[in-house]
Formats: sequence, C-alpha cells, structure tokens
Amino acid sequence: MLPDIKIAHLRTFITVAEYGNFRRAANILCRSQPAVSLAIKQLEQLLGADLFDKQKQAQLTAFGNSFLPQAKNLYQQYQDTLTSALQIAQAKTGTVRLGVLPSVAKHFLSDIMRRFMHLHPQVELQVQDDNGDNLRNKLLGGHIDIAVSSIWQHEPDIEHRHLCSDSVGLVGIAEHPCLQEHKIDWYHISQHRLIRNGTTPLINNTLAHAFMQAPTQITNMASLEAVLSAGAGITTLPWLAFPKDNSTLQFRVLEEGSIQRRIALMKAREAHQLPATHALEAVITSLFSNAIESLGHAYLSLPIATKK
Amino acid sequence: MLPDIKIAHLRTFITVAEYGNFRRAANILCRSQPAVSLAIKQLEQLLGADLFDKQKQAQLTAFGNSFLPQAKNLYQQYQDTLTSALQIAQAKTGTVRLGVLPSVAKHFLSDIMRRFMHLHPQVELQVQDDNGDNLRNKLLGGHIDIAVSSIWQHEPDIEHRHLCSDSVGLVGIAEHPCLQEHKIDWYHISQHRLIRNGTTPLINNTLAHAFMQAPTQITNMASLEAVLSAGAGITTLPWLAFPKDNSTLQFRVLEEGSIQRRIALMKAREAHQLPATHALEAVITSLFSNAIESLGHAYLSLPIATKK
DNA sequence: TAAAAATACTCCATAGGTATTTTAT
DNA sequence: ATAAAATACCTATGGAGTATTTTTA
Repeated sequence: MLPDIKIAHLRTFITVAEYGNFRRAANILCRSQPAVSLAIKQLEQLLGADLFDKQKQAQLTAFGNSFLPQAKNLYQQYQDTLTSALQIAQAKTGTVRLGVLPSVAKHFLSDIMRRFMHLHPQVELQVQDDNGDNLRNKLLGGHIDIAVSSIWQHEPDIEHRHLCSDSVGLVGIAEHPCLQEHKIDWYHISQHRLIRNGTTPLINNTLAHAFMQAPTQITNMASLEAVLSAGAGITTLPWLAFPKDNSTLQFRVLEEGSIQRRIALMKAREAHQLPATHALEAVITSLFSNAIESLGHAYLSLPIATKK
Repeated sequence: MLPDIKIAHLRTFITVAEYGNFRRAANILCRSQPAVSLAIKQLEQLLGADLFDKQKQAQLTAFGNSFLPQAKNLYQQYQDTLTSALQIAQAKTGTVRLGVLPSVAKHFLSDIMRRFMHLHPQVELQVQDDNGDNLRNKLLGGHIDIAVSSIWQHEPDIEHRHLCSDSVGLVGIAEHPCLQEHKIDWYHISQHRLIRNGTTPLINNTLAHAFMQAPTQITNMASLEAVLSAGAGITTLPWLAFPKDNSTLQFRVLEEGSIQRRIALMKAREAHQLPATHALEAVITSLFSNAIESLGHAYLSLPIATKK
C-alpha cells in the first residue's frame, strides 16, 4: 500500500528545493514557515528518507536530488491534465457538430456562430446544413451533436426544445392566379402546376396535401426560385425559407396560424454532450429567446412551450 | 489558479467509473457510500462539469468519459513515481559504488556482498579494489560512494569510521635470517634485499622506515609472493594482506602492537548518500562488529574507538 | 418495491496558524 | 548576532461517519 502522499506535498517540496529556503518557499506558497517545515517533515516520513540535510539548511540530500525531477514531472502532468480537463469542462476547447436547416442557416447561423465563437474561441464548430429528415438520421447516427431542425413527429430517441415557429405559405409570382384569390381555393389549386420541395412533407395531413403528389420536385432553392420566378408553378414554403429578397415572388399564408412549422433544438436522448455542446445549446436558446423580436413577424412566433 | 483537486478525488472517480456503482466503489475504497458521493460531487464542482449523469445512476457523461483516461494516466504516473521513490528510499533499488583494499576484499568482500545482496537484491553493487591512495582520490572525485580502506592521515574532506586494525609484519620465507632473530634488528635489516609494495607507506615514520627507500618495488601480490617464496627478499605486509595459504612464507610482527594499520569505512564528507549507500554502510559496520571474532587473531583487533 | 444515490447532521483528524525555542551562518 | 528552521500548542476546516430521505430501475 502506497503512503498517502498528496499533491500539496509535492508542490511544497518542489518549491522549497527550487528556492533553497523554507521561508521564501512559504511566502510563495502563501503558507507560514512552520507549515512548510511540517509538510516536508511529513513527506520525508512518508517516503522513509530525508529530502533535506538536517545539518545544512535547505540543502537537498542525494535522495532529495534524485526525487526532485520525478516530483517535478508528476506535478507537471498533474497541472497539464487538470488544465486540459478544465478547458474542456469550461467549453474552452473541444468540438461541436451542429446541424441546421438551410432556412435556419440563412437567418440565424451567422449570429449563432458569431456569438458562440466569441464566447468559446477555442472550440471547433462544425456546421452542416441539411433537410430535416437527414438531420434526424445524422443525430441518431451520432454524426452531429445537436440540430436546429423542424419537428414532424415525436421521436422517442430525440429530445427537442422548441425555439420558434413559422407559418407555411403558398409561394409563387405575385401575378399567379392562386395568389390573387381572397381565400385560397384548395379544390382548384390542384389545377395548377404544383412543385414539391424539401419542405413539402410539412403540409402532409393538411388541406394543402395535394402538393405531396405534385409531379415536379425541386429541392435546390436556387433552382426552385428560378422556376417560380418564371411563373412556371407554385409551391409551399415555410416563412423562413421564403426568399424575401426576390421581389417577383410572393408569400401567402395558407390559412392563418393553421399550418405552422415548429423549429426546435434537438439532440439524441442517449448521447451525453460535452460541455462545449451544452454551451452551444445555451447560445442558441438564448439567441432565439432574445433576438427573435428583431426578426419578429406575423409569420414567425416565439416558443409556445419550453420542454425541459 | 488551478482548483485544489486531490489524488483522492481521482482515485475515487476512477473507482466509481470502473465499477459503475457508488456503493461497490465505496467498499473497494474502504469508505462509506456518502463519502464517495460527496467526493464525486466536489470533484465535479471543482472541474465545473458533471462527470456522472444525475438521471441515470453512475453513468459517465461525455465529459466524464473524456476525463477518465486522463485521470487514469495521471494516477498511474502518481503510483509509478511514488513506487520508484519508495524503492530508492528503502534502498530496494539504486546503485552503490564501493571501493576496497585488496586485502580487505580477500577477507571480507564475499561476506559483505552476500549479506548486502541478500538484504537489497535490487540494488546494483559496483565494487572496485585499489590501494589506499587511489581509493582516497576516487572518493574525493566522487567516483565511489564509500570505501573500506586504511587511514594514514586525517583528511578534512573524508569522514571515517574505524572498523578494525591489523598489525604490520615482516614477511619472507621462514628460513630468512631476519625472521630467525629473536628480536628484529632494524639496524642490520637494511643489509638484506628489501622489497617495497603498495602497503609500504604504512610503515613510514616507524622503525621500519628503511623499506621506504628499498630499490625494488613490487605492487602485484602474486609477483610479490613468487619473489618472496624464492627467498629473494623480504617485505612488510599488514596481517590481512599476508598470504596465509602460502606455507613457505612467514609473518612476524615488527614490534607487537606498535605498527598497526587502521582500516576504516570512509566517505566524502560532502556527498550525501542515497539510502542504498547507507544500507551498505550499515551492513559493513555490523559485519565488522559481529564477524571479526570468527576471524579473530592476535594480529587483528576490533574497533578501538568509534567515530560518530 | 427494492436498491442505489443524495441529503442532513455530527464528529474528529489534521492542516494551518501564532508564539517560541533551537540551530546554523 | 542574526536569520532560519524546528518545536509546541491551539484553532478551524473539511473529510468521514451514521441516520434518513429521495430517486431510479
């Protein structure tokens, strides 16, 4: 059984050896001189051999000399290990893999990244954007740590915290007949060329389900925008995905409040996150609860309920 | 400033992590379960992050997982360092360099080595035999740690502890005229062929000083023995150096009790010895104080005085 | 419901302080 | 003679215990 030699013993020994003086060492260590004497005496007893020559003040014995480099090494590793652990614990270092929806990326990613990188400059932040389905799979497969994505069904293995909701609307050129109507006529809408896109599953089981069977599917947003701008069809998009800078296109909510996309922060229920991940989580939630007002809009709403 | 994380914290954490159970870990550590809980809680607080999932009993968090190997490493080095230091402190390991006179080697070295190697099997014991002058220089030069040698003058830088004394005598074939006389005739002795050897300086400043100017010097004992056996001269030797197994040679004390060689255990006053060296010292002194009787002889005496 | 972990509290060992004596330069 | 270290003695912190409640499987 090894004797109970503590880190404090080593620190004291190293300091006395380095300064060659008990009193000065005591000052450095913020201890009284007798405390240092006692600590050394105890260490010597635990080791079973003198470290300092009792005749000559604060002079190392041969054994002391042979122990000093060993003690220094050990103390160095102690410091290194703890420093690194603290860095990770305080999210000063590590890696976080974040998945986001393109529409979320467009509006919030730069803010999220700026804020997070400011608070945790040493943490590597890996971001990938993808559609909700793929984000879900990546989360379950452990390829990303957290995701800001849309919910369409409750997954038992995924925990989510609601961040905001946006309304799904009909999108097409302003002149398109469907957008002229006072009230959207779901019956006649299927007469027009409907275009599916990556967000279409959102309107499954709604009045707008006709889009689910649309023969044309365009997942790339730039392509979709071009096709729509040419007046070649209509589609549905959640408000955040709507290209607001395109003046030829118009957004019209399907039925006020009825069809909403819920955006949440998600993580695999199983996986335990490194502190860096928690830190990112905190940044995202705080950003959403504070900054949404500035982006505030009828078609965008703050969290309705916050899941623990 | 690093938080005051102790070795005990690491040991507790590692044990709980390994056994996946606070209670069992407490048993292993010979602590109560609350003590273990508290220690972990404190460690978590000092690190600033949870190590175990509070929901699931004794399950590591991601951070805990990343800290575990680091903690293990550090604890391993702690154990290794202390084990090695304790080995050295307890003279279980290390190296001792011993210098001895050939005559001492002949009578005592095998006993010294047997006893020391039995008590400290892991310690490397380097032995070199040489004459008193060279041993002195090697001691001062730090090339040997201790020596069993003869004293001929008090050196300020060498500490010595008397071990035994032996008488110096005239050595030659039994038939040699000088050995026939009832009382040695120092005046006529210089008429014969005198031979110097490595031990001759011992008789400087004595009645036998004539040997100091002898034209023939033979330092090698085998050669000396051959020359003496051929009746080609006489020499002086201390009793322990006298080849007792050579029946043709005879030893005769110069003047009973008057010319004595003092054999002492010597070490450089400055140099601090490793515990292994102290252990060898102890073996030698105890061996001399116990075992001399068995070798007892009129020409060999136990310590007269013991210098601190 | 049974086992495991957390909490509440009490106590004692020890690390640390101050005052003083002893030892080394 | 003076500074440094050791010793003596006292105090307070915190580590460890038992008893108990709360939580998890």
